[in-house]
Amino acid sequence: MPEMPEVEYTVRQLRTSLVGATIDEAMVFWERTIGRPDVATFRAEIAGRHITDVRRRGKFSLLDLSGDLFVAIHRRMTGNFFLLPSGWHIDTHLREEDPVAWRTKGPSFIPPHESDESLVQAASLQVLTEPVLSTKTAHCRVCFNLVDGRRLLFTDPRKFGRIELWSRQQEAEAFKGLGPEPLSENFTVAFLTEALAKGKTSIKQVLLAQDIIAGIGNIYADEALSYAGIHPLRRADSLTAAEIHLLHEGIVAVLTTGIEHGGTSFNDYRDMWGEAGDNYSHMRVYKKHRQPCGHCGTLIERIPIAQRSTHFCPACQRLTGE
DNA sequence: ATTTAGACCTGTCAGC
DNA sequence: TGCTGACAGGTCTAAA
Repeated sequence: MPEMPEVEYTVRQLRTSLVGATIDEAMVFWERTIGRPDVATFRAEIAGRHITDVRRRGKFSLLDLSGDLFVAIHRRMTGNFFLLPSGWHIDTHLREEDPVAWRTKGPSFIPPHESDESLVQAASLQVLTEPVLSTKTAHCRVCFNLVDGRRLLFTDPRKFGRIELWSRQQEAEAFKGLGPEPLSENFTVAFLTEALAKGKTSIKQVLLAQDIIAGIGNIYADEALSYAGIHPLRRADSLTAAEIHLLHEGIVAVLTTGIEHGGTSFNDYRDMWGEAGDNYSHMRVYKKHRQPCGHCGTLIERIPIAQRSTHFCPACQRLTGE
């Protein structure tokens, strides 16, 4: 679900709120979410650590911890962070009452009592009425309790997300499968030209390959190709120099505007406060099949490429001829 | 050596 | 209104 812009936007929010905080403990409600090392070691190692920075690499969110460790979180399709103010209580009674429902739903969170002074803090943080909050805290798989009483929730309905613990010495190993950051100075037209020259497959598949460029997913691949007027089925090594130049420009443009608009939300993506991003209103083709192209009026098409839905304008993005 | 279908999971929405 | 099936921001791996 989240691609680079969604991850980057949330990471920036988390950085302003979490740097300097101390983790008391992690509560794990779905064990497979912890991908490395085992759950017991993970919990033992992070307890008591300070969060020294929050960063991003590709689609990974990184929590740097004291003691030269870092937590790498991949949100996959439906993973989200939610920062719960202090004073809220965690309710796990479902674990005993209905173990089957517990496995999918996880714990629920209940507001502080009116006598609790931390209610004042919670109230100052907008929108935290119980019915609204219950949707934002649903499907909690891992809950990081901070020493100051706040909780960082990792919610993930589909359970595809993964959380790993690494030492800083292992950082190269942790990200060995990732290509350059598309918004860094390493991502040049020359680099893209060289990478595409090796691509025997469709340009759409190459854009999705994290070992070539890190962070582009299904939305921004379609949007970048639309920007450049390139058909998604074009062989990567067939693009002209002019097309590569436009594509490079398109990748940078759609990712940058995606971040500026707080990311793209359909069903699942939410920021740290559980709010949707509004980038969808700025998009050209993604999920707009059977709607007219904003440029020429031709109906946008949707076709599968490598089992991913792919959206494009058949008039603006031609496969053959000029 | 590459492609591709299947697996991992749950929720939502279009269409009959 | 109710059921069924298609589909979902991702990535790994077994099978072809």
